[in-house]
Amino acid sequence: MVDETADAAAPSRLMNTPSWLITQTATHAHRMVSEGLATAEARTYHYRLLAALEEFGPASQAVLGRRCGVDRSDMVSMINELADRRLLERAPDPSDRRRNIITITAAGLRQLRRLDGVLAEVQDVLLAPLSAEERGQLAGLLARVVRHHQRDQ
Amino acid sequence: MVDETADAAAPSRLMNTPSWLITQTATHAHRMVSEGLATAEARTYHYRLLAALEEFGPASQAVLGRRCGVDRSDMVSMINELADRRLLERAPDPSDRRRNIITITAAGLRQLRRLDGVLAEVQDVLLAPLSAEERGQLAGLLARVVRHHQRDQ
DNA sequence: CTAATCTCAGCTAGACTGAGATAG
DNA sequence: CCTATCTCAGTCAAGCTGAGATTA
Repeated sequence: MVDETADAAAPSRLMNTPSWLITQTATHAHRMVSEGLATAEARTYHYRLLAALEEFGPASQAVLGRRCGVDRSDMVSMINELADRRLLERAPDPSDRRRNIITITAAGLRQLRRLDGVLAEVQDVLLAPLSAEERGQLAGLLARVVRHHQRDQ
Repeated sequence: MVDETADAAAPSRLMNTPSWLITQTATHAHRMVSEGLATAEARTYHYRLLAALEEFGPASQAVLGRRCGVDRSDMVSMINELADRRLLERAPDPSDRRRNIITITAAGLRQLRRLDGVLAEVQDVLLAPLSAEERGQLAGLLARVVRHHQRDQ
């Protein structure tokens, strides 16, 4: 007996597995965010870095990477991209010559505000079926999970 | 003023953005699931396919792919892998010769049960900071988001 | 003629590893 | 000697796209 119906009812085993729900939602979220940021010639890593620089001020690449979950290796190319477009500056740290100090520029701040707007819209489309209260609940629960796993690296 | 502290406090812009919390959680989840399944020589796609076959019975590759969000293109290689290990069988559909009918084997069912156990453990580690009630809340909210975006493909 | 299915080849962003050079 | 930082080269699974062959 072959089921010929073409519609996509996901197996209940999956719909009842939190990790699947999370990665599935993340797939949608990631696609929407990427497309949104692309309209502003930006990628997901760019927003993370600009946000960290705006909030905490200049930092080394290593610290920056730890703060927003970007690998040391990927930091190099991301900083290259952003520095080429004058959204941030990379300067050697005189007090520790292994390090570069990364600083956001005025153009970088403007870009950050622009991306804020883009992302706000994306959240709205992504979480359309949820009320404001439910969105808060979801964010709260996820934040606890994220914080928990940040501890053990 | 360069912040020298090496600890990873994520920018509040990120911690308040649902899409970031979701993709971040998904990164952890995906890593844990992959490592867990690897101990049973399986990958994430394998579980999806076996689960769909067990629940809905034999199906074509196209239907199977739609049910568990696997691309038609990736279906081919995944089915190859699982068929090589006799966890499922691929047979031409006599009533529509474009199609293959995929059927789970007894060994496939055994593997599925094994993976169930692995995944249950992973959920527990992933959601460690949440109570049973909160886990249910989280799953419920995510399920609604997933279902909403399944509609528009 | 159009549409669906399976297959193949190849792309991409994101997450990650290993190794080297330099400096603390 | 050991560790941290930055850089480069390259791997990997996952999610895609495009195109061809076959069949409905």
